[in-house]
Amino acid sequence: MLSLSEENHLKSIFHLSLNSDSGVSTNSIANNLNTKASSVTEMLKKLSEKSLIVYIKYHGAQLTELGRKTALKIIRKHRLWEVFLVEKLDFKWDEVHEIAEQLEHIQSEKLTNKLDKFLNFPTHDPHGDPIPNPAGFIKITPKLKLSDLAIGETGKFVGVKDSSSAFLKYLDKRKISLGCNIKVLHQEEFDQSLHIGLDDTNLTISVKSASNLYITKI
Amino acid sequence: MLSLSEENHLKSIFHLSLNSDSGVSTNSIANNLNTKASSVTEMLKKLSEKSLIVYIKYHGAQLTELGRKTALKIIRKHRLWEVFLVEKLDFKWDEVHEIAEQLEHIQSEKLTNKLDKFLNFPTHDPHGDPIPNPAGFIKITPKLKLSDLAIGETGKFVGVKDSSSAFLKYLDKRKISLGCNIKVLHQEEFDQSLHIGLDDTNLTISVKSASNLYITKI
DNA sequence: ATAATAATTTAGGCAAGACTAAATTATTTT
DNA sequence: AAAATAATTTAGTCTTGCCTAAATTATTAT
Repeated sequence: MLSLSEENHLKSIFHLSLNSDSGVSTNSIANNLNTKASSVTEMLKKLSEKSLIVYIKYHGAQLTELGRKTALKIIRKHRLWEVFLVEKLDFKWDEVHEIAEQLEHIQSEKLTNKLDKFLNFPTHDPHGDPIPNPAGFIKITPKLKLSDLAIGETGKFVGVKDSSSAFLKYLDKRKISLGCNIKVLHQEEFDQSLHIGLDDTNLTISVKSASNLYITKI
Repeated sequence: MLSLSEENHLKSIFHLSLNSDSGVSTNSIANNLNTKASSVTEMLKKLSEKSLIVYIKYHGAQLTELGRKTALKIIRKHRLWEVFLVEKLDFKWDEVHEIAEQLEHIQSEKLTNKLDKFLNFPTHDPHGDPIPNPAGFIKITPKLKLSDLAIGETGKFVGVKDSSSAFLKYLDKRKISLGCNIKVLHQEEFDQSLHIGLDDTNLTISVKSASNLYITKI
């Protein structure tokens, strides 16, 4: 049985290791969890003791298979609860993260699986992130960003990279919602901003925004 | 913002003070929370500091109005989640307590109120206990036990006193479920056990069981 | 009313998880 | 390659919440 803090560190290591192949650095974890490097060091020792990570002094941490499964089970709960909050309780997609951060630590496999069933076995959370199966398995698919498309190409909006409340509200305001088709019409020379076409409207978005939108080519 | 332990102590004091008019003793709290008297003493000082209880050394604790409201808001969450677990996720009424013990500490008024709405504003949890309103208000009604009925009288089963899993399963096995009518047919001389009539069957239950069943006279 | 017993509090410790500051190791710059 | 800088770890402290054992206060029995 893991403590709240242990679970949060595992999760953090999982998320950070998606962006880097080698070990996850102490500092990046500290930064991610709003804590200090020295606190992280102690936790890494502890997680290493429990065979959840491989930790080499001064060279960061990597999840073991056990650690990875454990992290993904927590992430599974997080994402299922997010679906619940949006689908059943009518929360907006920018409101659910913090609540799910609490709910993900509730211990009861039976609960998680019954929730899964109640929600009709969703495959993705409200931000387009895939939901791991009960065993903590997930299929990681390489992600294409809107900014990777060439002019004239069309993509289907399937997820966000940065799911901060601010960005989600930005999308809401522009009626860009999960599943919609986006065509890249034109790119400005001077700031690389993109003119895109939605179902019925055209609009301009910054490169930064475009690289926060995951899409699949159509 | 209260800690987990503070919330649990408050809840415990609330529940224990239902059975006694004067202050709740340190020992009874320790016993209730599976902890030691000395630990409780420290917590009582802390809760007193926060104006949640009135604590007089060697004479136990009593909730202040603030403490009472705070306790009832936690209990509201507990009972709403129990309804959710039973009504939506198909848990049995003897399985929900421990999970609700975790869920009751999730912090988000918005969540609680949306859950309430989703459940259609239930008035009672699966064990017949009333659900406080969002402000932490509850109408305490004096409870009648089945064992208080005279021979020949009929009561409607509206709640359980001890909602231990064992007792709830006992009731399930005998098809005694919330809302059913129970008529007291006869009382044995030698052990005070009661012969009772349900919708279509008759059976015998011990005094102990009978005094665990809350009823309203019909 | 006093003695015995029970309940409660105090004192002193311990583990978890966080922190700061100092020491150590890695990395980058020149 | 050495010096400067950055990252990380270690050492030592603090708070919370728990514990045991000893001291104190209440209660009960004689």
